[in-house]
Amino acid sequence: MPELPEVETIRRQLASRLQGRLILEADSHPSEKFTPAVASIGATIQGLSRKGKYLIASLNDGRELIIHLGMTGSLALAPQVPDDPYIRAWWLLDRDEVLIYRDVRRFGRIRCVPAGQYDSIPTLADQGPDALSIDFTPEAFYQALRKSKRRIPTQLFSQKPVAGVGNIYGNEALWIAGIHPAKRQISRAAATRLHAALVEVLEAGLANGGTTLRDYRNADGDEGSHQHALACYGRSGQPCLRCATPLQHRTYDARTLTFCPQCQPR
DNA sequence: CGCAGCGCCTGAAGGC
DNA sequence: TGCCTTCAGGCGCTGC
Repeated sequence: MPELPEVETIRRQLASRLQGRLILEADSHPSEKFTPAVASIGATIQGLSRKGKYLIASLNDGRELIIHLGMTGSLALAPQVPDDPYIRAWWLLDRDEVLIYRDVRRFGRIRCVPAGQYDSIPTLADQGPDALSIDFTPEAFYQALRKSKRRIPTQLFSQKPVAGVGNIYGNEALWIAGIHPAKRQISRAAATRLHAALVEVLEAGLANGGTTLRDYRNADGDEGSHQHALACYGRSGQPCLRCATPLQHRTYDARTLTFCPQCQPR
């Protein structure tokens, strides 16, 4: 499930290879989630940026091609379109190369909009500062968390206090910061710890090329390695790496959270 | 306006 | 062995 480190890994791999490329042809799965891919035909890609989990290709006609990878999405460059039923969109570029968008579960989506006009993409329009940007500060994070009475993990996953965090890195950061996932309000000190923990785990995930539990592959088709560094996510029942108490898991707001009942008191 | 609940999707895993 | 059920979860949408 691509979160910030996975999306950024893909962005770094593709940015220079897509810059200046002309989109000659495109096609997509018939779902409206993906058909906007064809709207980019005839444009030239000027650059590839990222906001949270969204990839944004700026086009030379004043628009942006926006790609979200959902749970199982991946992007790759290939000489031709592979024979693969899970390819949901492709863009034929100049110099005989095809950008391939593969998404088994179709949770991803593609849009083509005037640059910066994100009203049809509310999660992008309303999202907070990217977790690895200078705008993500402890004080702003604390103030954003104070605005809502929802559980802290639910707020994180809303992308509003900070953009780019999903279940894996959210679980890890809550464990590092010692914050129970059922909490709805946390102190300024706890928010500061969580801020630092988020930056730490996201940077570590990026350094490891992302987390591959099952589907995730980078733009070269390779797996990440951060799954070997996870201390909390997916380790329910196993001993906490700090205190050896067995980790527990519970569902909050339809999301499974793993935590240490000792290190993350309610 | 905030938010709870549901739907979208498919493959893997577990139960019988 | 094989069928059925459950689960995973990011995000959009609906309705309270």
